Amino acid sequence: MADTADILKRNQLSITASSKQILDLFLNRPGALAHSDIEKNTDGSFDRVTVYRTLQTFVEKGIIHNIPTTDNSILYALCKDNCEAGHHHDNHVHFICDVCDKTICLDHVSIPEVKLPKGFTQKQTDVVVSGICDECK
Amino acid sequence: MADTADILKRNQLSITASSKQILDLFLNRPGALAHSDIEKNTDGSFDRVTVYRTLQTFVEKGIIHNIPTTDNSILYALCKDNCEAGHHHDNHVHFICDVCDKTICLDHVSIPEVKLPKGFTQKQTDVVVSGICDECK
DNA sequence: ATAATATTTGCAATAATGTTGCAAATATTA
DNA sequence: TAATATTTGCAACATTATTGCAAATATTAT
Repeated sequence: MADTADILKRNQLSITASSKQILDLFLNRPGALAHSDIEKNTDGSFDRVTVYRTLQTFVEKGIIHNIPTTDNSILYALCKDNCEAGHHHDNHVHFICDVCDKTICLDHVSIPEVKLPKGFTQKQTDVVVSGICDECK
Repeated sequence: MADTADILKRNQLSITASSKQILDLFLNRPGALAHSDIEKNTDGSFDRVTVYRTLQTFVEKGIIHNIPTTDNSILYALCKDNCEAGHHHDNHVHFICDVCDKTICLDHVSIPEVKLPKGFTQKQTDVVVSGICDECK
């Protein structure tokens, strides 16, 4: 609980009911969350707009990052190790389970190197693997 | 032009104004297209619904595939080599340019192998690299 | 602790995006 | 060319996202 406020302070964010609850949600969940997950799992007292704006702020501050998906949704994830250190690396693989539909950060699977053709400059690489997770197998 | 009809026939699809125009668009563009791009670049005579349904059919038939994105959009892309062979592999890397915002299929950059933790089964791997493309450098 | 200032929130309105049923139009098959 | 099958467009609806603004809340300085 103290963690939550600490992270917010460290990022120069106001400590409000919504920012605390939403950040808590990320801290206590292993996987990634979509906007709708957040609406479902907070007490419902927040306006949609507040959730949108909070997520946007968190992304800007680097507390969470978004994960590419092939359906038209945005998934947001926080990766505990990096986040508690105050800065975010996000150099790991994301896994989406076809059965339970959860997205999991595989913090210890690092992204492989990709060699680009001439003329291309690489800034970020996202790897999303889908299949069956260890809980659904 | 004959190509377009051929591909449609090969996939047992009706040859209509919309399916032809939309497929043509993919054949003549190097990058990926969002639904909105397609509406903009066809003559505007198609209903939104038709575009949705055409894209859906193309995906089902394997003519195009969708690309993961971090904004909440779906990008579709056709990869010439595979498509003309009638079946689709889609085992290549996608590149998103931060400058021109185009998404490009790097047909000749194959996806690297990813080793998952115990218990996870891998079905598909998507790799999305962002940075600066060869035209914007 | 309190007042002044800055930020965040919720509401309302609006826009954009995606889905479904059904009759008319078009394409395919015989 | 007629019969059959498929596709299209319209309308209605659902969901998702964005913006301005006043009220509420949080932060800062005293």
